[in-house]
Amino acid sequence: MKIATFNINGVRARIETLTGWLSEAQPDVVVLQEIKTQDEGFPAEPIADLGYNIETHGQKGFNGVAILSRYPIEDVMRGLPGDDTDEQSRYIEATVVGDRAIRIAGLYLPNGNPFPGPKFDYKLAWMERLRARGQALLAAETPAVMLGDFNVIPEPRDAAHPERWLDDALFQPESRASLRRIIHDGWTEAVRLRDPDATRGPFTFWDYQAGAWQKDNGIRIDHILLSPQAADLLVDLGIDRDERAKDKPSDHVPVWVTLDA
DNA sequence: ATGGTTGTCATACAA
Repeated sequence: MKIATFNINGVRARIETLTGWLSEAQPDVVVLQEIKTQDEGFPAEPIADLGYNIETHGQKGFNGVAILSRYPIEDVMRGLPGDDTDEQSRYIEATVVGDRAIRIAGLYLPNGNPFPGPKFDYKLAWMERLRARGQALLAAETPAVMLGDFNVIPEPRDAAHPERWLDDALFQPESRASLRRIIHDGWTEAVRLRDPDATRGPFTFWDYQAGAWQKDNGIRIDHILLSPQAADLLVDLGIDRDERAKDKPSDHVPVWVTLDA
């Protein structure tokens, strides 16, 4: 089962970017972030035509997440638990049933800029809620995958120019420590397994501005966390870096794992 | 210090 995350940066504006990648990469399950549409505006037909079931958690104008799956989607949960007043659509969780059932948590973690300020406070509070939800998923002792745009640069080597991010919410010590706490509860960070000793990169995001892609001025902020039972099924992983060079790209590229499931 | 880009919605805001 190939499971991917893709911050599409507007699914209506980039539907052909998405369907082109789906046709080429053939993922079984995809979590999308920044669909930037309400549920009723989601361009379901061209995606369903490629064989995907669709569950969305949309929002007008900003944010919005979705799950696409070639397998049946069951027990959908919309919104991150822990704050009834939170109206931002940044979390969707569901079970996909292939050879085995896998719990999928698709997330769009708050950016948190400008730092400091209320948006950064919201980011840290959201991360504490995510940690609690992650602990519940781990306690189930079943295969679970928590993946998406985490908006956190884990380490200096995850940025081409880490010194430029020192004042940014994505690279604050508090953000990084919070992500470490989540992972240390028992998750396996999949992408870093490929080259554990890399001194720079790989990256998953390149800003549209100032020729960041051409200069390979990227950061790694899209992550895939595996529960122990999911990590035991890990077969392969990758970053579809080439998508960033195509027409009308998102500023993020897809990141994926293959599980024996 | 500023401008550099993009999507959405309506002229800024979020990223």
